[in-house]
Amino acid sequence: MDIKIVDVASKAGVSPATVSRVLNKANNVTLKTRTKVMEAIQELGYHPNAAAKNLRSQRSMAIGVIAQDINSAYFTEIIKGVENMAYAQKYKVIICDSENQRDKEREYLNLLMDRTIDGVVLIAPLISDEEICQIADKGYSVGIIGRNINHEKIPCVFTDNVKFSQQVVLYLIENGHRDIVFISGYAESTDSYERLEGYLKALRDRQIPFRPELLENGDFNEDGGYEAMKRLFAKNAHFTAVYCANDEMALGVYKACAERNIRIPEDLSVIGVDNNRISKYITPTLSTVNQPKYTMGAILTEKMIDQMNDDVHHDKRVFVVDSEVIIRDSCKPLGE
Amino acid sequence: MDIKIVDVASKAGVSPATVSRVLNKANNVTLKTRTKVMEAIQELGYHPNAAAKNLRSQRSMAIGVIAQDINSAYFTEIIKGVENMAYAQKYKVIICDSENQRDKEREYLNLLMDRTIDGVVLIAPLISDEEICQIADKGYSVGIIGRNINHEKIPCVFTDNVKFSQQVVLYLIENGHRDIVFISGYAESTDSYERLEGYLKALRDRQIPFRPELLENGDFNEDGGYEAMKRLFAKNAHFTAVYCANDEMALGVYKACAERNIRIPEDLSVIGVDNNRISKYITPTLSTVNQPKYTMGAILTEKMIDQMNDDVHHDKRVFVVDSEVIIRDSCKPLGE
DNA sequence: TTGAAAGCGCTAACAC
DNA sequence: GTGTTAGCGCTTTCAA
Repeated sequence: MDIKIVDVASKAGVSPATVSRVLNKANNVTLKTRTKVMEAIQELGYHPNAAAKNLRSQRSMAIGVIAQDINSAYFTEIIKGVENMAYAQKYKVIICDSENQRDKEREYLNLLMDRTIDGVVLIAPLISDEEICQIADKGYSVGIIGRNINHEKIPCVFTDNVKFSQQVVLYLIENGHRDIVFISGYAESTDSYERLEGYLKALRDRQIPFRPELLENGDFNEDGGYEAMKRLFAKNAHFTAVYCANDEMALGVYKACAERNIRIPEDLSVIGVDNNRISKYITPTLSTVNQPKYTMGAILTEKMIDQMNDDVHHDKRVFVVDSEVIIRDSCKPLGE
Repeated sequence: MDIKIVDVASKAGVSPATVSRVLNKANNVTLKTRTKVMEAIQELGYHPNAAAKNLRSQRSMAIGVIAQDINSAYFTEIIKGVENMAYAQKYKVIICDSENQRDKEREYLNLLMDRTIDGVVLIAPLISDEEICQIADKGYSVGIIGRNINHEKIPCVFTDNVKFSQQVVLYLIENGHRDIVFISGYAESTDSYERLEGYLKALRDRQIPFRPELLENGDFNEDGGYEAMKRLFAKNAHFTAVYCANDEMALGVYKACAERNIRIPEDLSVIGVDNNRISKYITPTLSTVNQPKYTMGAILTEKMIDQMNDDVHHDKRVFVVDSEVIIRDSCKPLGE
């Protein structure tokens, strides 16, 4: 840039320090000088240089968000929560799309190390808890959405997967279903694991024996759900309901059923998780589970900014938010 | 941060300048010293401070992308194109969600002025062409996706709205439709205007008189499409096809039709624009127009980075990419 | 091929 | 309430 703080200073007939004070809203400046300075800034069209400011103040007033896929509403809703909270507190947000690659995640994490960002919000990260703890141990600000990391400096916001999963399956059981398939996401995922746990818990609650042949993995995507169903058909297993660890896989289930003329919900009840926008538009509308995504982003960000500003790590660190089971047309009581 | 370039320098027994040379891959460093330095960097876990680097080098190696809504696949697909191209050239990307607010757009544009970013990609911006030209005139790097701005320093990538729109309407006409509704997006939008133009052109091509009562505005969103249809019904106008300036509005059309038991496509053919993911999943599947979004983002970014690096503004500045009309189940020949 | 030294534009400590 | 001054951590002439 061309024009800098000294230019403003001399134009206003004050020192650079005074201009800086005006800029940073220090209160020990007379209204008169403040006005003079503001005018000079206006007339010259001055914009403070962020790099210089960051270097001197040792902070960037920016936080990063690392998500696996900005094409998915699950992430973008959370990001919107982050963004709005950050914006309200004068923080910039750097959104990073890791495209589901561990390496890209690590790459983006370097923005922390090189001080481009003051803190980072990780949404369901791929890298391990240990790696994240190490980063926090080095003094960097990290927050997590979607899982619980046991580290006193890492704020976490997540929903109780086990609980809602149990609710989903109990709902099916109460509607007469006993042969319930569970299609899981990829194995390393805590989400997937916990949703399975809820499924098992519900079966146990109602003393329904667990049938391992009703368990399939669908890798959290549509194709995976489709293939999982094909494997189930091939097994000739009997079942009347399918619970998918996310909506994407449920879409695959729909497709597999359509191909075999299996009617949903008459022949088969289906429930997903995520409240993907498509779930409301597909026929039949898909029952699912909704997480308060926006709120999750906002809560975590507020907490992180707090922590970055006073670095006292008092009060609450872990936030568990409630999810809501949404029953739509894709399931019905058995035998009705 | 704690450890800095001098620390690495003394550990490696060289000067800071040499460390800097290694870091920036200058070629005038012996392999031996380079190795020494690399080792020191490794052992100390050194990360260059971005702010200092930016200040000194007067560039941030970051570009911004300003989009209206990161919840919409139209924008995120483009952003992915931008991101990947930028990443390949060692540029960081700051994604900004203006949430459809002009002020937030301007706010984010300040990242250019304060040198947080070296350039900005605007996707279908809300602010005026003049405002954008002014920014470019001041020497900032700006690129646009989705419209053509007549300024020699502003690279533009867009699709020919008039052309595909004309194709869509000609398709309907060739299938026997003559009474074709056009539901437009908000008035200020060039996209909306040009799509209307294509619609009119097709009618003129086939000498079908334009009936103003078949023109409605739906503000580019589902509700708008719904309301537009209700107004059309209220008018008691006769029509056999509806062309919506985007898929969102087509969703509203579906809803309005469902309420009145109007069957798509038997009673009414519907076509949208955007190839929204939902269009493939809704029943009947929605005919639409696909833009090569990812490519558009990538092309523009490549061009911008080029321009930022040699600031020679030779060769091509304007890129028009082709869109593809996708016919699905939501339309059929009239009277069949 | 390497080092010394200046300086990018700002803020904060200290002096007045 | 305002000014002076040092220095944030790096790159980049210039000289050796």
